[in-house]
Amino acid sequence: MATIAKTSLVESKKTGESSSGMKSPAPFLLKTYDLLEEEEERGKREKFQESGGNDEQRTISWNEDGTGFVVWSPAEFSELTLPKYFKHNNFSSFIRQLNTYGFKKIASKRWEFQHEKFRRGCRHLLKEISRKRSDPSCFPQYLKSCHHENNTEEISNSRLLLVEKNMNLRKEKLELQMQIAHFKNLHVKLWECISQCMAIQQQKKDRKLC
Amino acid sequence: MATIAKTSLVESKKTGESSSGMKSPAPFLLKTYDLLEEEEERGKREKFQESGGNDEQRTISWNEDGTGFVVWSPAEFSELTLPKYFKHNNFSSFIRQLNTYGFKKIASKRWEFQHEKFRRGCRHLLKEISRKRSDPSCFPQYLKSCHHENNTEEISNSRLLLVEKNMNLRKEKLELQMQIAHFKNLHVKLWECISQCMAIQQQKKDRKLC
DNA sequence: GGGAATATTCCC
DNA sequence: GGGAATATTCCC
Repeated sequence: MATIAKTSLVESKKTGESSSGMKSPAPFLLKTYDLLEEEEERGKREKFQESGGNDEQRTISWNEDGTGFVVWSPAEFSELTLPKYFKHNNFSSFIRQLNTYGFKKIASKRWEFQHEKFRRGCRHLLKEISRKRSDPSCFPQYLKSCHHENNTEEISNSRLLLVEKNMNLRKEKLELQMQIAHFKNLHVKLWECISQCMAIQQQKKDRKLC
Repeated sequence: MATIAKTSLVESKKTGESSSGMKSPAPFLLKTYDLLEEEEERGKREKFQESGGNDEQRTISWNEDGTGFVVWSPAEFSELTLPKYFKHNNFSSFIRQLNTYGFKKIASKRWEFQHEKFRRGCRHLLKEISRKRSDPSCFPQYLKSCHHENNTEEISNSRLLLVEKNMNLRKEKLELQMQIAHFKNLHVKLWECISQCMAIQQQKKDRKLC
């Protein structure tokens, strides 16, 4: 059984600036991000030292364009890398966390994962990533059983259900509105771009006419 | 920082006989029980070997009548014993678990804990101990505000209101989604436009060069 | 002590 | 993939 060692990284959890209003990213995300940077760094060092060795024995790395990452060797990754950053050495637990935070597996034949807000060079984006709430229309298990106990409770339960769905819809609405704002912004820029193009062409025409 | 090593004990989790109808005790209880037995055993061995040493350097042991246990040295216990059985070396996390399972601290001046069903020689009793449920009469925090209604009419009225709001939100969401689809469409066209502009300008340049 | 967020495990 | 139980951490 592998040795599980805590590194000083575990402490980095508390570095989120609590004085300012900044929320800090989830420990899992920070660790995974740092892990990628550090493993890549380590890879380079080793390649440099034993130049001539096969440099394709990477364990984990960002993908080409830095929009995701690939675990090249789950076995090695689990045995050696995971316990340096987490309290376990199970690949499946790592995957479970990725799913919890909304990462997607984007290749069928290799362990490549992606999340919109998780990309090379964008450590600051991590705080935008949040855990998926387990379906809010569901109640704690111990409430499920008391659905037919008596009328009042049943009503109040279904009412709670409504309230929750309501909240969820509000949230979704907000997100959509934000998306739209983003689009509008982009639009303005695209129009600027187009009008510039037009202006240039117009200038050229004018010049010809002179 | 201490080294956290998994022992084979971690595996004992799965030994609960699943074929018969027996439920197995929570891992925390089994580990704590085994830990007590094994540390006591270890203490005896060491006392035997270096006879003459002070035998009072126990770290943890059952109390006199075996109805509870005492952590004699929290520091040593945390640093050396905990990581052999758990994925951490924090005394406070251990205490948190004890509280979760309903143990009581029964002495003011030492770390002595007790639970009715946790006693020396009664490993079989462990399965009677269960986690304290966080008060089931409490709802998720975001639901707490809507707890105070009395008569049925009032309830059904507010319920209708909710249903209505809900419907409205759904509608709004749909509209937003349509807007977004529209934007995406426009985007594609704007890009086409831009690339055409670019192409034209390129053509003109090419012509000049000829 | 215990509520609540996050992590890890187990299981479908 | 994800629900749910348990473990660990953080905070009051």
